[in-house]
Order: sequence, then structure tokens, then C-alpha cells
Amino acid sequence: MSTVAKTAASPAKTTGKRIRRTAEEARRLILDAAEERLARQGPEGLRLQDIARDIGISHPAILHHFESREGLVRALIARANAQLRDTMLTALGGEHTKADASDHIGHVFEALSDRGTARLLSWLLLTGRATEKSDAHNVMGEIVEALQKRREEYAALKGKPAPDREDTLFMAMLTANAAFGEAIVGRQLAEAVGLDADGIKRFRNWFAKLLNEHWDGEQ
Amino acid sequence: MSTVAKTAASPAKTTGKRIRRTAEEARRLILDAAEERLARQGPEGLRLQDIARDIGISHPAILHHFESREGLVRALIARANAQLRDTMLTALGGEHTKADASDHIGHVFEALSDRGTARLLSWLLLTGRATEKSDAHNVMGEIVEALQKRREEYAALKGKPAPDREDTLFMAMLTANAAFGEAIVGRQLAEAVGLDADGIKRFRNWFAKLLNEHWDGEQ
DNA sequence: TCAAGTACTGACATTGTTGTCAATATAAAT
DNA sequence: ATTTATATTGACAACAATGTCAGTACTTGA
Repeated sequence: MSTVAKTAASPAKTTGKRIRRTAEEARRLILDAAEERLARQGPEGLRLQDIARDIGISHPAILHHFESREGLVRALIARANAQLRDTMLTALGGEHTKADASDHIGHVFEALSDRGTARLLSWLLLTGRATEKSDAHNVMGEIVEALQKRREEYAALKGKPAPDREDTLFMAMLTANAAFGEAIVGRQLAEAVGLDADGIKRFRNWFAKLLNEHWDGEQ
Repeated sequence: MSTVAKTAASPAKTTGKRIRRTAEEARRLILDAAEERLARQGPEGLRLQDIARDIGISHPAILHHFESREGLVRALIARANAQLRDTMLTALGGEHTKADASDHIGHVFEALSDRGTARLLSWLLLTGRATEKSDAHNVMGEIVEALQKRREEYAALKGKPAPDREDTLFMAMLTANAAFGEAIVGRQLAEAVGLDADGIKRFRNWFAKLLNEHWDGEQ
């Protein structure tokens, strides 16, 4: 039992092997690990000690980089939002002169559902975080804007009247809702009705076709 | 400082005022409080002590009725599923001879989104619970079944060919996904684009119309 | 080579939460 | 009234999670 009795901080002579990263690297590593745990185990899997163990550091290191657990969560939010925004806008900004919604739908679902982003954001919303004005607000607005512009181009090309702005907004909302919904209940639902991965793909295409028809019919 | 030192369990003579409910009543009360907290504060608001305080009991009482926290959660799942199933099936089973999807859509969104059910179920799904075979599985199956039957009736009435079963399934999936999505991100999204309560209603109607058109057009 | 800045660590403090237990009060049955 | 069953409670145990801190080791710049 060795009554060591390290009365007043006996430093215990550590070995000396230690990995030291740049602050940025460390932050990225930690965020990745946190995201992974969140995706796999849900909200309750976000424990500093676990995350730390995952990447082989001590949990105070996380506190060092993010101040507090709350800080880590906020950083997660910020990154998820940024990633989402990028993916979506670059997808919409590409040079498709054809107005095929299935491309967009595919991208949206991919960005939100297939990757864990939607689950992450959902959790954050469910916990009442992410109520900042600057977060989701702008993203959605920008996307609707981009979509509307595209529809107007398309309409002009066909010599039809410009589409209703609210209609565009609703299309975007439906897509967003559906993608979020699918990210959460999709797998369970698909399983429940005996849909395999290919069936899910068929569903997405079906949805895209539905929107396409509406797109064409409306203008 | 009164060194009372109640060495070996000195019963402390309690006053004697105590509310005693039937087990069933107590369980219901607890579940209601839990659901409320879950809806208001999210997953992390589900603490036995808080729930107990909300309804003026001690937290061991909850343990007494549900064995453990896990038990409480499972009971929540079960009840939410049952409620959802009832609402949906009675809504679909009503005697609408007209095939107006907006009724259904309204019911679905109401059952899932307006009430906190979807948020609750989402959280349960996100935490990796509710993977039981018997839960969501049957519900979704039954609903699709009911919908398909209705479509077939409608088709027969119009002398058209019976609709594709997978098409019905996809309509149901889209609705479910959209409703779940709206329950989670709906408010934020609506706020982001400046939609008020009336706008949300318009969105739902728009969606119903979209489905109705598809319903009619497909057959 | 020395100094300064800082990423990182182990040990500990603190707090909060679930769960246990013996004791108590209350409703129902006899 | 007495007994029986059980809903309920206060006190405590056990544990887990965040956060603090002094000290250590690595990197960079002079």
C-alpha cells in the first residue's frame, strides 16, 4: 500500500512523452471526436472524459481549449452551421443551367441526413440552444434567395411569369423539414416498412420528382 | 449547532399530512410532468428530482413506480407511441368519403408537431432508445395500410387503376418526415424567414395541396 | 542556450443525480 | 378495530461529471 502521502503536491516525475499540438489542431481534433460521440450515442454521450479518452488526452485539455463544456457545445453548433451553409450554398451555386430539383434534393439530404449534421443540429435545437439570431437565420434566408433567383431565371427562359416567392419558400421549407425528419426518423421508418438502402434512394428520387413537377407546373 | 447526532435512525416524527394516490394515478401524474419537462427543457431536463418537485412528491416515489430512470423513459416511449397511434388511426379511420389529404395532413401535423409528441419521440430516437421491434414498426405499417385502402376505394370510385403501393408508402413517409422535421426545426425555420403562425398554416395547406394534386394526378 | 509562452497533465474539490433503505402514513379488507 | 398492503418519505450511499490548480514539457524566438 505504500503510504506515499504526497502531502503538498509531489509532482510524481512524469515520463516526459507528450504530444503537443497547435491550438487549432487540438480544437479540431476535439470537435471531431465530440461530433462522432454525439452521432453515435446521442446527447448523453457528450462527456468530456469520454471524448478525451477517445483521442488520448486528458479532459482538462478540453476545458483548456473551450473554457467549459458549454463552450464546446457552442463551438459544435458554430461549426455545424458553417459546414451546412457551405455545402448547401455551393451545391445551389453550381452551374446547372437545368432546373432539376433532384440534384438539389440529393445535396440537401446528403448534407443534412447522411452526414450527422442534422442529428447534431436537431439535438442542439431540442436542448433549446442555437437560438442565436445569427445562426440558422441567415443560412435559410440565403438559400431561399438563391433558389428564387434560379426559378426566376428558369421562368424567364421559358417566357413564363416569375414564380411566387412564397411558393419557393415553401418548397425550401418542405425540403428542409423532410431532410431533418429523415435524418431522425428515417432509418426507423424505413426499417418499419421494410425499405432497404435502395428503397430510400427511390424515395428521395420520388420526392425530387414531386418537387420537379410542382416546379414546372407552377410557373 | 445542536449536535443532534441521530445515531441510528431516529425517525424524526413526521407531521402526518401525505397525499396518497392510486398507483395508476401517480404514474399518470409523473408521466405528465416528465413529458412537460421534456418538452420545455429538452433531454437534459429530465431529472427525477425536478419532476418530483414539479408535482410535489419526493423523487424516490418515482423510483417506486418506475423502478429506475430508464423505466420512466421506457414508459414515456410506450405512452407516446400509443397516443400517436390512436390519434393517427382514428383520424384516418373517420368517415371521410372524400379523399382530401389536407384533413389527414392537418391531423398528422397536429398529432406530431403541435403537441410535443414528435419532439419527445425524436429525442428518444436520438438517444438510441426506441429500437424495439414492436414500437414504431406496427404503427407505420398500419397507417400505410389504411391509406392504401382509402386510395384504392377512391380509385375504384373513379374507375381508375389501383395506385402503386410504394407511391402510397412514399406519401406517408414524406408526410411523417416533414411533420417530424417541422416539429424540430419548424419554429426556428419559420422565424428565420419571417413566417408567423398564419404563414405556418399556409405552409401546411400548401403541402396538403401538393399531396392532393399528386394523389389525383397519379391515379 | 536561455527565456517566455502555452498545451497539457494528475490530483483534487465540488456538485448534482440516481438509487437504497428503513420507517411512516394511508386506504382497503376482514 | 385490527390487519394487510403499499404509496410515500427523509436520510444516506455511491457514483459520475465538470471544473480548478499547481506544476510539467514542448515549441518558438532571441
